[in-house]
This record gives sequence, C-alpha cells and structure tokens, in this order.
Amino acid sequence: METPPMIGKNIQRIRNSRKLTLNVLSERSGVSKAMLSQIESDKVNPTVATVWKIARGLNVELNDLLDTDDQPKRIFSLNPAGEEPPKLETHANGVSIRILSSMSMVEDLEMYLVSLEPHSILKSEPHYSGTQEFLTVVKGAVKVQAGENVAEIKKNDFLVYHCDVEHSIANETNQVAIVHMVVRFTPDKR
Amino acid sequence: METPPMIGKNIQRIRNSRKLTLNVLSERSGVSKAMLSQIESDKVNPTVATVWKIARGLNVELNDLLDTDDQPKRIFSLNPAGEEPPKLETHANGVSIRILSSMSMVEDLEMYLVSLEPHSILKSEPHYSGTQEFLTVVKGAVKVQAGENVAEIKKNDFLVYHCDVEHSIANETNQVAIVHMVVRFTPDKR
DNA sequence: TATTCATGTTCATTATAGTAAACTTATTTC
DNA sequence: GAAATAAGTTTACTATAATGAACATGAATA
Repeated sequence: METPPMIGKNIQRIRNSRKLTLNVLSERSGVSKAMLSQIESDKVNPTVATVWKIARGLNVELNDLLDTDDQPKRIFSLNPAGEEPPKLETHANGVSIRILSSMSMVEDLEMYLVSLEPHSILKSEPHYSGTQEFLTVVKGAVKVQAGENVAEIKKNDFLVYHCDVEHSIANETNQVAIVHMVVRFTPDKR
Repeated sequence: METPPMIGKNIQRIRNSRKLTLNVLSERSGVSKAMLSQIESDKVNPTVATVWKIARGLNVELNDLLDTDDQPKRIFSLNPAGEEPPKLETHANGVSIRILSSMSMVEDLEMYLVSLEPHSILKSEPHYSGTQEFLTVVKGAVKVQAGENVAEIKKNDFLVYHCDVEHSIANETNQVAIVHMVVRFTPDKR
C-alpha cells in the first residue's frame, strides 16, 4: 500500500450498500453521527479504535475499510516451452472464477481462484464420476455442500470432496470470500 | 476480528526484529519518538494515519500491524469414507510447510501451504522427471527459481514449472509470504 | 403552505492524540 | 568513578479527534 487508505469512501460505500443511515450506524457502532459524517467526507483522521468500532457496526473486517483494492493478477510459466496459459475470468451473480491452469497444461487437472461476493453461491452439476475437488480458503469463510454432506470452512482451512453429485460453495457472510480450488478428473476410479 | 487489534505489541515486535531504535524509527516514519513509545505501551489510541506512517517506516503492510494473528487451521474431508488427512506441519529456517492433502488421498498429487518468513528460502533437489509444481501466491511476494529460469511473483499470481531440476522459492521481502503449492507427480511424461 | 419526520452537516465544547523537551536508566570511555 | 553517549519514558503543551446539540435540507402528509 503506497498511499494512505481512503477510509471515508470505503465506509460510505458499504454503509450505502447496507442501506444504513448515519443514525443507525451510529447506534450499532457506538461512534457519534457527527464523527461518521466527518470521517466519510475525509474531514478528520480517525483513530484505529474508532474505525474498528465502525467495522464492527458494519459487520465487516477492519481490513475491508482500510483496503486499497489490490487486484494485480499475473500468470507465469517457468516451463521450457514457456507457454503462457490464458487469464480467463468469468463473472456471474457475484461469483468470479479465474482459471489458473488450463487444460493445455495438464489434461486432468484444473486450478481456479474463486471469488465470492457476500451472500453469493456457486452451484455445480455432478461432474464425471471420480472427479474430486480440493478447496483451500484464502480469505473469509464459505459453506460447502456435496450431496448430503455439508461443511463450513474458513481462512486457511482445506477440504476435499468427490463431486459426482450436485455441489455448491456458498458465501453466507458479509465479506468477500476467496477459495483456491483444484479439480482433479479421474475417469474411472470408483 | 472480534477484539480490537493490539497494535503496540505488533509494532514493538517488528521494530525489535529489525533492530531499530525508537529514534531511528521516528526518523523513518515521521512519527515522534514519544508517540512511538506511548503506542507500543498501549497508552494511546493512534490514528490510522499515524499507524500507516509507522507501517511505511517499518516497511510492512498496514494490515501486518493491525492483525490479530489468525492461525486456525482445520482440515476436512467430505468424502463418503470421511477419512481425515493428517495436519502435518514442518518448520525449518523460517519456512513452514503445511500438508493439505496427503498421499493417502490421491497417489500422485500433493498440496501444501508454504509460509515463508522474511528473507527465508525453500530449496528443493530435483524431483523425479515429469514432476510439476503449481504455485499460487496467497500473501506477499516470492522469487521462484527452477534451473536457469527465474520469476518474481506476488499475491494472486500463479506459476507453473517442471521441477526435475534444482529449484527454490525465496522470500526476499520484509514481510511474510504464503504460497499455495500443488505438486503433480507424473512418472514418465517427457 | 405549513407541519412533521427523517436525512446528513455544522457548531461549540471536551477528551485525547501527537509533539518537543526534559528526564531517567544503562552502558561505555577516559 | 565522573563524563559522555544512547537507549526508552514521562512531562507540559498544542493540535485535533470525538461528542451532543443545533442547524439545514428534503420528502411526505394534510
């Protein structure tokens, strides 16, 4: 972060997206309405304690208010061939999927970085039998469902499941979640 | 984060590890020596701007000073069998490697979360020919070397390389780096 | 059009973050 | 063992974060 965080705009953006008034946020956070107004219009230098109270009031991580969005995404190959895989990215319903490795690199392995906005869900139909998915939560927390099985996993947690049944990854929290996903396709394993 | 961050201890820990005096850090950050002393002993509630200046002076991310260390690491399996892989973790020279998936789960795939302290390096001898490694940087930045090839990758970057030559992952920065690593072992591919 | 109600802003005051300088406490040097 | 240097702490003061109350602005109701 090369420049001090623009806290005011972040707070205002989130407060508006939550449809909260200054009065309500003031009650929830314990920070005066006047202070909130001044912070949002960058008239003051709030203390960490105050920003933290606001973060609690908004139900987000402190870091979400201080972040200057970092979305630099480069993909490299160090292979002799040196082929550079495509930077594919798809968006839908608050879920963005970036393909890290592509089929051109390994024929039965795919890797993704899945970003889930608050209260978004990624549903998948059953894959070919034998397919496995390996999830590592990089940020936030998600609820994973595979057939009858459910698990709630959060940052740094790891989860494996067979995905020859309907499965989903849901972000039921109020902050962005990011999961690293490896899909392993093994045609005839069961 | 359920409790306000303990900024003071974080700053002091990092300052000491850098062997900096209050005077030097004061010069580098532009925050008075007195303020630094009071912040470190939790006598005051610093403003975000001040903590940001200190972060710059220490050459770390703002977030590193506000973090309340989160190291909860759970591993799950959603498979019918329900076998729970081991939470193995090894430490050496500032590099900690957590094994996510184990051989018991898939015979030719391994997944790790590698954490590298500032200025630490993970060196590996050549693996069996055909082995590939897939890196995704989760935090910070690292320099990867595989034979003659070198690449510097940072947060959200992805890198693939054949590792049948001597290779290494180095953290040459002043902050912790975390990389997600998938090792794919394919006996006879080249 | 006046009247209420709800929004966000500005004002006057108090509490406290931030500073420079003085003070302490070691450790070194002659 | 006195003087000098360098570490962190405390003091006295100034700048400003934070507050509650008053003020403005607009939308809805009669």
